[in-house]
Amino acid sequence: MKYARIKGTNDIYGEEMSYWYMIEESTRKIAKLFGYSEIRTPIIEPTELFVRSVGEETDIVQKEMYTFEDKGGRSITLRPEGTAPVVRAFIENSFINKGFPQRYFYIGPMFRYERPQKGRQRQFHQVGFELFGSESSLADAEVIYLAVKLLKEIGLTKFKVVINSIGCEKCRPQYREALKEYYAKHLDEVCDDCKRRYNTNILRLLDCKVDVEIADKAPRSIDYLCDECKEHYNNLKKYLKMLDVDFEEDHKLVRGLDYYNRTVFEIRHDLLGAQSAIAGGGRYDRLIEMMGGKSVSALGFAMGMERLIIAMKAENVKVPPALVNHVYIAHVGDVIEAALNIAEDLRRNNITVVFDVMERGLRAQLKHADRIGALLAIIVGENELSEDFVVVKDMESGEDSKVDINFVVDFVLDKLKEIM
RNA sequence: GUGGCCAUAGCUCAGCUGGUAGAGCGCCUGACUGUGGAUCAGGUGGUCGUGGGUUCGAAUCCCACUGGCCACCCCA
Repeated sequence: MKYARIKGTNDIYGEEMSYWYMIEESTRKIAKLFGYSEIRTPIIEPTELFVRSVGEETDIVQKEMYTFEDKGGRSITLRPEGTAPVVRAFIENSFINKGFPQRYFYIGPMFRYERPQKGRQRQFHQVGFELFGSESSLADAEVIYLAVKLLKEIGLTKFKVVINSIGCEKCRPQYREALKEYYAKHLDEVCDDCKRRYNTNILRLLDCKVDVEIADKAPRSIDYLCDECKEHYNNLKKYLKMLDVDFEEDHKLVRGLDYYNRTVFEIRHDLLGAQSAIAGGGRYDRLIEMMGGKSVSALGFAMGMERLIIAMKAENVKVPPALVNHVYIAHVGDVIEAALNIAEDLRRNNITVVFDVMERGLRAQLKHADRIGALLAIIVGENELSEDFVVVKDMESGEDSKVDINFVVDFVLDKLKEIM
């Protein structure tokens, strides 16, 4: 093999494409229903953008970024996540002048240098939603509700929503202290990773898979929330119930990106393997100001498209084919102009027409028509044409019909309606 | 970055304790010079992931590397 894909990347084509179309179309549909407009940001950004927003100490920044120097000596990074670029665009283009709230969504590739495994690649794809300007729990509820609606739209049912609140800059320090105090007593019992994280990111000790029991008994962030955060969290739960969104509370849910505050949530799927989170997000009220903008409340989430597809397959979700070849046009002999005209007439009526460009015999043409799954084949031949008709073959039944050349479009439309 | 399993034809795989590569499917052609799917016949197809070592001889044993899958770490 001369050239091969870069490790952790994939070619997406054929049948597989139907899943991608399904997710993309559902995303646009739900976005439209909730009033979110699409934003497309560059795949490359200044390295500093992610270092500042995602957090210097996070694994993403420490070891997972695709970073390189361009010819002008600037440090460039392939985006590892979608929120920071949207926030950058928000600030850079003065979206703030458009009033609040503002709703955006994005779809696109992300890059993280990690060891590939099930549900994880180095180039992966996310759909994400961001809502700017509202501090109200109504916004949190809307975003979570929207995520659930989208998952249902693509046919998933076996997922659960998990929420937590990790407080704000006012109350989190106390909680952090409480955790430190608690874990200080257990430091000799926990695993090496936990010992390391005790200093780097104390919150992450909670979702350790080794020292589960110790984490279970650890202080809970919701017991340390200030009054505002507590009310915010309680309202969120109230609104989610109004919206009929089933959720679980998990006081051990914290998230790896530094910019979150208050609400954090995750949606997990049972049939997925180790990487069970198909969506994750939360509130990031301080991020925009931290990045040099005005103080603007915001929140959002992202879904991993590859993981959604794994979940769809695990749940046996039926997806419509990405491409249906309605009509194949076979031509034999000196009839090309007539055949081209028929193709044009059909396409003008939104019928997919595949035209023979190999100039092979009829047998080979029909074989190809069969292979590409054409519903109908139109045979344009010299004999028939001299009497102003063509043969339309139903590829499923094999039945041939003689059709007047002036009524081909009508006949095909009727026939397609009948068999589709 | 760490660990386990794996790598033979386009695909799925066989190849016993080392003796110089095979099947099924696919693809092409013909039977059928203007009617696909079925059948039959013929054909196409592999530096056995790469490099090194052991050996008279390596797809087979050993080492390294690369890649894949799964898990850890972390995350969508």
